[in-house]
Amino acid sequence: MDNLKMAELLFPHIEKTPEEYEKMYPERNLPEGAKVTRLGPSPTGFIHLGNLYGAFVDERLAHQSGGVFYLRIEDTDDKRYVEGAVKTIIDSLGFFGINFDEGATLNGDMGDYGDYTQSHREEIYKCFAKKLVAEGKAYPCFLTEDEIAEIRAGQEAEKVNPGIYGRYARYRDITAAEAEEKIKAGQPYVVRLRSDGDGGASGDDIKRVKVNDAIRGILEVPENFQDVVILKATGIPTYHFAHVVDDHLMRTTHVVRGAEWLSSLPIHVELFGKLGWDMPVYCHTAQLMKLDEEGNKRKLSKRKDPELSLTYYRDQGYHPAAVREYLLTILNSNFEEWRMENPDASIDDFEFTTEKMSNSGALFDLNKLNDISKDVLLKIPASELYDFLKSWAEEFAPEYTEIFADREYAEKILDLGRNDAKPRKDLVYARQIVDFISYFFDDLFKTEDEMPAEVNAEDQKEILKRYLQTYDHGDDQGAWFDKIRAIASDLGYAAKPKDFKKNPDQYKGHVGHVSTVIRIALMGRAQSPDVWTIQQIMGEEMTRRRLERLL
RNA sequence: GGCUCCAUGGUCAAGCGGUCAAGACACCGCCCUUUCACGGCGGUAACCCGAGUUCGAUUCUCGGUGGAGUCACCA
Repeated sequence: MDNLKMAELLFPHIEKTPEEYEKMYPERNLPEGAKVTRLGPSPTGFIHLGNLYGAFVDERLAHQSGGVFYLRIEDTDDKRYVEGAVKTIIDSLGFFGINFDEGATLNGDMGDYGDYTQSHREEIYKCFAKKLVAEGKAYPCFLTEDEIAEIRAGQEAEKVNPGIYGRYARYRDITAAEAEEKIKAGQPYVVRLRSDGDGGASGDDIKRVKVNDAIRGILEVPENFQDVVILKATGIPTYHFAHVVDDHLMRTTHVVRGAEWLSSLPIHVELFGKLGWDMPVYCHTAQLMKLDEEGNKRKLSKRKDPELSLTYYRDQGYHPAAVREYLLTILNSNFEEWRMENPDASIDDFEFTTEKMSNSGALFDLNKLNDISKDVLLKIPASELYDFLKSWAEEFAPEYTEIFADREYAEKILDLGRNDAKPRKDLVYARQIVDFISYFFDDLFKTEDEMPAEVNAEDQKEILKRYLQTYDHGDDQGAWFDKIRAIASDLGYAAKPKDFKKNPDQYKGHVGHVSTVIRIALMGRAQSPDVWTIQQIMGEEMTRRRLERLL
C-alpha cells in the first residue's frame, strides 16, 4: 500500500496507464521477419564515421527485410544540445544515402509511434516510472552529490563494488511519509531502480543472464545490482530508462549500438524484466579504431579525430557511393568476394547479415577506401561526376570553379581513358581529381616537374620547335607519334627505348625523354595520361600556345 | 583496480579438429609501355604465450599476456 501512496506522491499528475500506451502503440503490422531499427543520436551535431557505420547496419537490416528504420532524437541531456544538430544529422546521413522511413524530421514527426524526441516524452517515461514505484521496483532517492561521493570513497577504501546498491542505497526503504516530508521541504531527488542483484557477489557467485547478440552470439552477462537512476532530478529519464521504454513502445526489433554499451547491458536486461517486456535483439557492433599519431599502436577512435569526422570525407570530396562501398566491405567480410562476382550489381542486392560482422575493432584503412573509390568512380558516368564535383567545389573549393565553366569540356576530361578496354583509374576523390586535371585550365596550370636530365636546354628548344613545325592537329595517334620518333632520331635519341637500353652509349636518350619534354611543356608534369588524347581535348589553340611559350 | 569484450601477415580478413593457413589493400620484383595509371605474372609477410582435451589443435577448455570498453542525475 505504501508503494501506491509513494507512486501517487511522486507522480500525482500522471493519469494515463501503461495499458493505454500499449494500446496507443500496438505491435507493428509488418511482414514476417521485417526488422524495425532505429538511430538514436544525441543532438551534439557531431557525426563521425562510427555513427555512419552503425547507421548503415540499421538501414540495411530494416530495408533489406521490408521493415522500418526510424530516427529518434535522444536529447535527455540538455547540456549536449547543439542548435541545428538535427538538420546536420539528417543531412549528413542523407548525403551518404542513409534515409529514414519514420521519426523526427525537420518538419516535425513522421509516423505513428512518436513523439520521436525524447525530451517530449516526459509523460510517458513518468507513467512507467510510476508503475515501477507502485510495484515496489523503484524508489525516490534523496542522496546529494556530496553524499554519493562520500559513499564512493568509503567503498573504494573497503575495496567493494562502488555504486548505489544494497546497504549503500540509503533511501531504498524510505516510506511514503518520509518522502513526502522531504519533498515538501524542497529536497531534490532522483528515482532509482530497486535492483534485485547482489552487489556483494564475486567470482563464480555472480549470477549470469544469457543474452543473444546477433553479432556476438550468446553473451553471458552478469546480473545488474546497481540501483541505477531512471529519472533524474529534473524528471528527465536517463539513457537506460529511455532506451527500454522507447524501444519497447516504438516496437524496435533490433537495437544496433556500439560495443561500449555492452557493459550497461545488465541494466537493460533488468529493466526489461521489471517492466515485463521482451527484449529486442541486440547487435553490438565493434568499434572503429585508429592508428595513434606517431607510434603505430592501435588506439580507440574517440570523437574529434579529423579523419573520423564525416565532414572530412565531404571536404576531401569522397563520393558517397565509395564510402558506402567501403563501409560495407569492413562491415561484412564476404562483401568483397560478392562484389568481385557481381561487379555491376547494385549494392542493395548484397545480402547483409549480422553474422558476417566482425566483432573485433577494425582499423580504418584509408588506402583501402581509396582503392575502392577508384573502382566506384569508374562506374559513374562523367556527367554525373561533373555534377558531383561541381557541387563539391561550390561548397569546399571555390577556387576551382573555372573547371566547371564548360560542361562539355570538363566531361571530356573526366572521361579521359575511362572507356578503354583497360580503363584508367585515376580518379579517387574530388580534391585529388581537381588537382589531377588542373593543367587543362589556364588559370590552374603550373609547371611542376623539371625537364629530363637526358635532354639539354638546347635540345629541348629544338624538340619543341620541330614538334610545332610538323604539328598537325588532324593526325591520328599513329601518325602523330611517328613524327616524334623522327624528331628523336634526328637529334640523336633512340626511336625505341629498347634500342637505348641495349646500347646506351650510342644515344643521348630515347623517345620517352623526348616526349617528356613535350609533356612537360603541355602539362607541366612529367606524368600524365596519353599526350595525343590530351591535345585532342585541349584543342589546337591551347596546344600550340602551351608549346610556344617555351620558345 | 573490478567487470566486460577482443586476439590469424603492416592493414582488413577467410577458416569453424587434419588446409602446402584463402583473398583484398599496401609493399617489392618482372611483363606490357613514349611517362603515369590500368592490366597481367610472381614475391616478402601471420595463427600472442603456456598448460589441458585429443591420435591430431589456428580452431575446443583454462590460465597468463596484450589491446579495447565501462564503472555518472552523458549518451
